[in-house]
Amino acid sequence: MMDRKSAEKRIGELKEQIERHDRLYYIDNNPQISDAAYDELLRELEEFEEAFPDFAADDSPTKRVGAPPRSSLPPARHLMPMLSLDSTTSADEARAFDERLRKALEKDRIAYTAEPKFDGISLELVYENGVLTRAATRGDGTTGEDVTPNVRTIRSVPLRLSDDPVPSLVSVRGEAFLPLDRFRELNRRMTERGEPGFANPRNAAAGALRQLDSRITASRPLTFFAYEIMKIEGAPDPPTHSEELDLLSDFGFVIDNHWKTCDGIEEAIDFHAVLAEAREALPFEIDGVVIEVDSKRDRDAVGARSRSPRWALALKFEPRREITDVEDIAVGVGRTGKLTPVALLKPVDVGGVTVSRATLHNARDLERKDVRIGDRVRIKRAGDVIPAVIERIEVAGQKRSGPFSMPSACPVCGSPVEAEGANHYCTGGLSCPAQLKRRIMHFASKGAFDIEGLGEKTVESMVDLEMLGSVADLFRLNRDKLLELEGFAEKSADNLLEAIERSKDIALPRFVYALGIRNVGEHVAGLLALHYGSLEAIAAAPAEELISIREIGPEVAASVTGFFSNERNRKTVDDLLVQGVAPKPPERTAADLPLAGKAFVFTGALEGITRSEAKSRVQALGGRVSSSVSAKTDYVVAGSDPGSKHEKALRLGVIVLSIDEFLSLVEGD
DNA sequence: GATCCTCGAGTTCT
DNA sequence: CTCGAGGATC
Repeated sequence: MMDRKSAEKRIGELKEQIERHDRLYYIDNNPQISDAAYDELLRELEEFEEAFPDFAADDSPTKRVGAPPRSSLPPARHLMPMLSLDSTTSADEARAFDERLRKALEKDRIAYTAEPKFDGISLELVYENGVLTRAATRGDGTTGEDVTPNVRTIRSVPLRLSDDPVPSLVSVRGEAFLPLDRFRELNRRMTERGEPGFANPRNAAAGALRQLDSRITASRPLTFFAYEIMKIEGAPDPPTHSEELDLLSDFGFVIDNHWKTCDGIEEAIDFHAVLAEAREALPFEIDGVVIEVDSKRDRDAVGARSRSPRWALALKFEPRREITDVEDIAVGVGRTGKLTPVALLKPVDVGGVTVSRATLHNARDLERKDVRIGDRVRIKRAGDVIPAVIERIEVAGQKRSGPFSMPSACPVCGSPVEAEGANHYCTGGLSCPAQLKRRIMHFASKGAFDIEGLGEKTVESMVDLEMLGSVADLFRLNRDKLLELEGFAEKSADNLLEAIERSKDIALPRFVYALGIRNVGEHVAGLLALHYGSLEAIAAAPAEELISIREIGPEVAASVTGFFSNERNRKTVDDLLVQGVAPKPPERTAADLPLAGKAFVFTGALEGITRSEAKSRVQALGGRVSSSVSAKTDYVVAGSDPGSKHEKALRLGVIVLSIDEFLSLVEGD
């Protein structure tokens, strides 16, 4: 073997050649050597790196062939949140979007970029000093899954950026997908082997990316289009999106060249129409057009809502529609007892997926669409995912069945049904097996107790065998009982018991959410936990007090007090605590506290509260109490017969609170 | 009182 | 994802 020095040199040469051919092949679409010759280069590099492992850098093309399996995909927090896009299928809504922006920016006309909305898997790629160091899926927008080894196998993802100067840090967003011909080819190979194959390219791409063994990813020919720089350091940030796309291209990314700058919204809408025509002929799947304000400055000026930027809109194509027959209408019972009519359809293929059920929401919706058993209907998959009945189709000469009406007794437990607005509810409460099952599933769900291994099937049979009569019974399960269940062997029984045991140690917000109080989801549960700090305090809170919390109104307050005034609910909660469930009060950082950084001064005789009590209330909420008034004082609390501090406060323009105002401040939020 | 925004709850199929 | 409605804001 050669010496280190010449090995290093040869490795450098090989890397350079391979990268050049990657570029020619994937980016310039102009291959200059045969696949065999390319493989030969790659093999030689591999041999050298094996012999001299310290030269095998992160950006080596050999990393593209895949790394050995990992046990699970680790979470990866994004450098910048990956927001989703507001979307519509209507050109008029796009015009309204434009009008809002023109108003906000005080412009007659806005320059947009319009580009295809790729139907693949959105990724964040992070390059440090020009080298790809991390790739993550979108996940919930804040945290995704680390798929770096898998993404390294994608040939159109540069492992090293090619432009000078290279930024010290750059985060790039783009879409990984499987080109249609590759998808068909993959499915053909899979069916030949007797495997089922993928329903659509998107699923195939997701499957390939989420492989634990990146060698499998390497065998699936994914492609990547970059379309956004989310963060850049150590190099100038392009002032417009068009220039950003050019820069991405200079870095060595593949940019789909269908994008267009548009002078005003009408050009963007025209572009949408053009692409809708061209769609079928494209070598990859798209589901609409993304319209974005081109100028970064204007983007910053209009900002973002919590989940999506205000400066972008996805103008989607009309979803695929299919026609089928309603074979029956079933009624389901939800966690809250709500009855939901569901159309059972003659199975039909909608955009690659077989659909056999579609929700009809409620009695009003059903009536409006006038869907009856035996009718012919047009359906779509909303957002290309969830099936929905669009309308009924008149069939000439068909004799229709009678109008469907909601049952007057619960289809599961037979309890009387109550109408409430557009909805119908089963009055059986937790005596209704359907409600109990749903409640338990909610209790064990991810945002709540997060009990792994407790799926729908398991809960169903547990309730049917009367092993569970309440959520608290979960903590009374034992090995012997579990082994009675069909399909439960010792291993899975032990795993489940361990998951249940582990879940006892739970944060208060999750605990409150798990209770399944009507109108109390994750968000409100968090508010309650933060405000009261303990389960007892929440349970004892009167409605008037709850209403004083920001974002909690009379409806939510009534749901909370209603829940805790119910004897059965109280018993269940007590039972949970007896079983060793220990909700942990949230740890608040000082900055989270409502009165963080606020300075208080008391003056005069405080009625209804002692000074020390008042002081500790303020401190408990993160505020400070001092004895003299200055410009830095935020509030002066004036009791009866206030003295000079009150006057000084007025002079300095400090807010003066009466005792009542103060009390509602420290009790409210 | 109207309007905007966000949350809750229910939804399908693999 | 989508609907409906609760809550905040003007």
